[in-house]
Amino acid sequence: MLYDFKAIENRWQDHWISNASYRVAMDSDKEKYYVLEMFPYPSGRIHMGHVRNYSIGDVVARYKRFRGYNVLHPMGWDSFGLPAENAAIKNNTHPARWTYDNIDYMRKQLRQLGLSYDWDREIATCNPKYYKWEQQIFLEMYEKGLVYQKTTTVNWCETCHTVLANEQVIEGACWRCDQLVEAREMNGWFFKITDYAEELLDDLDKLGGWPDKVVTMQRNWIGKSTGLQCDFEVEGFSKEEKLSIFTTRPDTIFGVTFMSIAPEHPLLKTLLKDNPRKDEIQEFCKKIIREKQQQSNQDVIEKEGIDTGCHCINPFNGDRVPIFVANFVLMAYGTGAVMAVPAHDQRDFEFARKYQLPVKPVVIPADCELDGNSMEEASTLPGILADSGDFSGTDSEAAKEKIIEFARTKGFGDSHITYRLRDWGISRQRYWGAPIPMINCDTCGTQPVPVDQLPVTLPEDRESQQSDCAPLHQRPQFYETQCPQCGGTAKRETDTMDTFVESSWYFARYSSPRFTEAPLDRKEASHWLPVDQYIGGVEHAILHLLYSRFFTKVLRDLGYLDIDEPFTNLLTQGMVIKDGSKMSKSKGNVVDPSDLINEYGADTTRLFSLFAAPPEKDLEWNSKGVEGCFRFLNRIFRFVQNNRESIISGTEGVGDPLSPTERELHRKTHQTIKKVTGNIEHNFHFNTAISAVMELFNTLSALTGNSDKTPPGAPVVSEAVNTILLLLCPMVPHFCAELWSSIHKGSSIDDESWPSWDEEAAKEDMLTIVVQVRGKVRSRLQVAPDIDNAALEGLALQDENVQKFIAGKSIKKVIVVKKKLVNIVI
RNA sequence: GCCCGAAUGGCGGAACUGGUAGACGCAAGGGACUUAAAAUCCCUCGGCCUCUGGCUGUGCGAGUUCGAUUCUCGCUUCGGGCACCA
Repeated sequence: MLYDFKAIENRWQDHWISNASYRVAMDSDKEKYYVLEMFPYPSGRIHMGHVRNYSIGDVVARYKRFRGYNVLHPMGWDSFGLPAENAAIKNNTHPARWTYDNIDYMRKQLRQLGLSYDWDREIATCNPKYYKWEQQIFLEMYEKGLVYQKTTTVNWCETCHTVLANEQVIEGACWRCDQLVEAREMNGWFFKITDYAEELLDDLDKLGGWPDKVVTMQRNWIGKSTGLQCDFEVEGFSKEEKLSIFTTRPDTIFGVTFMSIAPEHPLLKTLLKDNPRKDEIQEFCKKIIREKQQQSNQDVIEKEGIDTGCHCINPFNGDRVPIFVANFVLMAYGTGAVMAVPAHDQRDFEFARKYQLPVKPVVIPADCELDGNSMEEASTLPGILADSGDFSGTDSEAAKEKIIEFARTKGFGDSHITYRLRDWGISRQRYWGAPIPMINCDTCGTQPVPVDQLPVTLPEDRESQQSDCAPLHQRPQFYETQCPQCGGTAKRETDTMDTFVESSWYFARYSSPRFTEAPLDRKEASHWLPVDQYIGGVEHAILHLLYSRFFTKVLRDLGYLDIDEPFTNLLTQGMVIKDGSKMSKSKGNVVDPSDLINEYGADTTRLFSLFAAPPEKDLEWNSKGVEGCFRFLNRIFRFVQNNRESIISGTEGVGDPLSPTERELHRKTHQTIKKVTGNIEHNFHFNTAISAVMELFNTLSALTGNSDKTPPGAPVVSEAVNTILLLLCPMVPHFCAELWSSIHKGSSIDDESWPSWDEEAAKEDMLTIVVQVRGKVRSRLQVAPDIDNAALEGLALQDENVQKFIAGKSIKKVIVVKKKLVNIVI
């Protein structure tokens, strides 16, 4: 009988589905374990990246089940998003139709992989039964002041025809289509993620189970800076019309020689009111704003500015300094105005040299003299303050605090924290997303949709046309409504929510996916969350993972969750690479998982994706390697076929006494259990786990096929075979279930528990001790494990090969490392 | 520019807290079986040399150590993140 993977895989998949084998419920005496892979966007077909991601997750789920956990392992669909709209236009169909067809197809594909999901918990985020609750969360956030509307400069992607959040702009381009984004002035809805900036930052310390890399990326993204916020009065204007700045270098405040403000700065209007050069300055501002919009984030442009002719007063020393508009000042960071200290900031320095502004050093590093006229670059080192009034002579680090303190007592400044993180803009001018549940009334203003009127559903008769305004804006039957306050005619919000909102809480909804009373069933959520192991691509290091952390904290504060962080452990798996680059249609280097499954079966496909590289590394695709895995499974299959009677007869267990070959196989079996368990527990290095099982099988087949020695008896062989099947079962479940049932009539491998190893059995009879002379290996000794150091040293010195190297030399020292080596130093 | 990672045979990758470098797999070469092929099985497989032995070898250069793929310092290359953040 050949290894008929098709029949085997079909049989077990049917079995698992019809028995709902992996359904879980809360009422269990077993400890819970929640393993989750990032859910897919239903783009049409699964790709190798999915196969890898879900294979890893399935190994974890199956392993934890074997370890006796009550494992929650759900799957669903991140099913709102732009590709559905584009495909609908192209194929003249409806996005919903396209999406649900894709889901049906991809569900089939996932089932072909034999993944152990609780399919009863499947969710699709485009289903009103899901987004209804998202709209409710939105309204509860609105009530709490965590949602607001503003008109501001946003990132616009012309190709996708929508606004993007800052996190969705990658190197100046759209995360989805790579189009360079433009800056646009637009009204939109925002989530106040900045309210949680401090907690999002602090709680990174709790994420010990996350890769450092991801934690660092989030820390940098949040970008906390502490410093001084300080007001400079503007000469000739009232005290209210002052210029407020933020600096992380208050110690350099006596070195201010000019001010730089962003071209969009609101105070500029006031400054220009009666300014004789008003037109010239306004022209300049327009020009640099335009340039900024065109410039890709990549290149640093030449510093440019214009003197406004206005001056402000440094409150510390009364210095009168000119105010410039400068192209490198960002309105979005700090206050949009920067005190310029050219002696100690490189950007200010370049600007000062260009416009011949004074350079005044005030922080003098040790053993150093600074001359403002001859300096060639800014000095950013700490030092002693000079030319700084009463603060002269103070150490610059200490001066920071003292200067802030001074400003506070005088009332013109205080310590301040600034974050790089911006609020999350969630308005999208798209159709295929969750409608934002708000209503605009001319009389009553913006009104939330009453909760009992949720969900606000999408109109189904969408016309397939691209136009400049939001698709829902073209549907009167959608937006025409009554004001919930006054009952008069009003207009619904026609923007939809960013699809990242759906994925920010789906992991929580899995705990009670059919709950009809609220977004979450608190009891279920409390039981299942947090996710113990989350697995997905590193491309979400900031985006999805930051938003999900934010939502978790919000849902906690709304009373739905009792956790601070959603994902205790995170595994970021590497990409699947072929011929040196990521598999993609445009590169023409894609391998379709379905072809592979047809040719070799799901088990081989899974096995290779786990064997070729550790999960966090990129995986180089190699079709020959797949054949190697297929061969391995075939060898095991044949072995079990050919030795079935003996394996069945040996299931009574291993007894004493054992022959030397039996001891060898028995030992290898227990060593392998130990190794595989360690590999999985420690860092999910399935590649080495699989190679260990390969070694065990190699030993088994060598010992049983060797006619020189007496082959091991049935009990030890049986133990080895059972062990191989159990250890491989998380990776190749159909294969192991099939062979298990063929040698254990009427018993299912799923009912077994993970094998444990016997430390005594795993111990080697003899140790190999390396003998080095001056650090170079000269001989190897076979010794009993309990040999003492002195005896070992003696044996080493007597060794024939060693003698050749030490003869006639005096021995300075002999180092003996227990159970490892002897090093003779001459 | 700043902040992280990584670098080991022809290839993917092993090597626990410094202690046998190259496990396991792929590819390659040789052989057995076969009329033949496929499949299967066995052997060889970092480089060099005076080849039952020796020298050398984990990106490069130093250092610490009896001993370094592993630790320290300085580079190089590649990958990732951030990027005028005041």
